[in-house]
Amino acid sequence: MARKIGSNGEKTAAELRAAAQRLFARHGYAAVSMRQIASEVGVQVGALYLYIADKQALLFELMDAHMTALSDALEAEPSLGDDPSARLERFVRFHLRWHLERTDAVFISYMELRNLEPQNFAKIEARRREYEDILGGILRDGVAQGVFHLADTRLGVFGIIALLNGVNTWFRAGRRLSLEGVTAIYLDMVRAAVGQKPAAQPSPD
Amino acid sequence: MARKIGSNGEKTAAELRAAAQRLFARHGYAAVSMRQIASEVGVQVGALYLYIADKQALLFELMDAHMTALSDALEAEPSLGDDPSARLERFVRFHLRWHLERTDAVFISYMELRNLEPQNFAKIEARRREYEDILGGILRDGVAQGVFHLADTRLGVFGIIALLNGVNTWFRAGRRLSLEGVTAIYLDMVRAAVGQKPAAQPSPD
DNA sequence: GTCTATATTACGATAGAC
DNA sequence: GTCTATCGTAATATAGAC
Repeated sequence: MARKIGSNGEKTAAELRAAAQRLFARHGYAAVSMRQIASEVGVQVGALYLYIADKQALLFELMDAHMTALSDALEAEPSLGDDPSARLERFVRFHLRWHLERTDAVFISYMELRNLEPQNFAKIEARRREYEDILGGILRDGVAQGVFHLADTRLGVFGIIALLNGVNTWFRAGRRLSLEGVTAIYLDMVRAAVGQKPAAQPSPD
Repeated sequence: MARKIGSNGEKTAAELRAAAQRLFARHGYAAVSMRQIASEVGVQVGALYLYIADKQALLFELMDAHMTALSDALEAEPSLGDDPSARLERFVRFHLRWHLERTDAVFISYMELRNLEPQNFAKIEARRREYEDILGGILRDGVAQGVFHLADTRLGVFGIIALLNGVNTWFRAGRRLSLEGVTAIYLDMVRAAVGQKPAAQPSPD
């Protein structure tokens, strides 16, 4: 399509979201001004409002896109049949890889919940519960089949999610541990925490 | 000492910190104005500056007081000798109880780190590392004595702290689970995660 | 599509009266 | 010890020129 020279609509829209994500993650939503974002994008502040209704909508769009992409990505993972151990391993591997590749979006999704207006907050929370309930299903099946030993699967979900998300607070690529190394260690901790017998786990890869 | 009627210095100072802690936890440091705090305290904004140098100092004082109280409280716990299992149990029980009784201060101490100026940030981080290294010592001793089986004690510390801190995101007193009920379940998960043999643990209380 | 300019409101912090 | 009033700055968002 013909576009005016110097007109950069789609590019500006993308850069706006990228800059906002970076700045919100670094300094926090409330501490970042629209002027700062505009400066990062390389336009004046007025130009931003061609692409967003207001600052709140910008935050919500970022978080909503993140949660949607998360659910979509998990659904796109190949299924591993009925074996709870295999499904748990798949979940842990997916969760760690996916979250460690998106540190800014993940950080925002956990830190900025309180800056969402009530309706927006409810939508994001619903998406998160959906995602976490997939893990819940794995744990419940595992307990029912006797391969996991867990006093409370609901707390098991909370515990595992918290354990895994904690990695984002300290992991930096290129240090002592690779993603694979971290994943192996955390897999051991998760399997142990759900009371999976070491004998029941498949040969390590 | 004689104090002018209507003069409320110490009370105002305490209420200022209490209000700031409550509001910072609810809405975030950057989103809370000094005017809001003053309104909660029941004074005009100018009066606040009798008790704090500026807003940043107020945040730092809250976080510093929190971390100092945390270290002091852990040190005041009775020692349990050399047995790593007993020390781990003591740590978990202390950490959960202490953190669940101070949800606002805990929330601030994890969420507002990025709003600290560099010097203040360094001080708070040093205090946190000190505290977490106490758990590190327990894990290292346990591994050395063969009662824990953990591939990486440093990641063990990160994992356990994240697991335990996650409780603050969902626990509410007076619901289905009591503090004691939660603690028992989390103790099981922690013991399992560090690879402690169930046979090695003392009789349940 | 972006700019400049601006309306409106709010911020942190201080000065001086009481 | 607290109040009122204010300084100087910056916020979000919009209007209209180009």
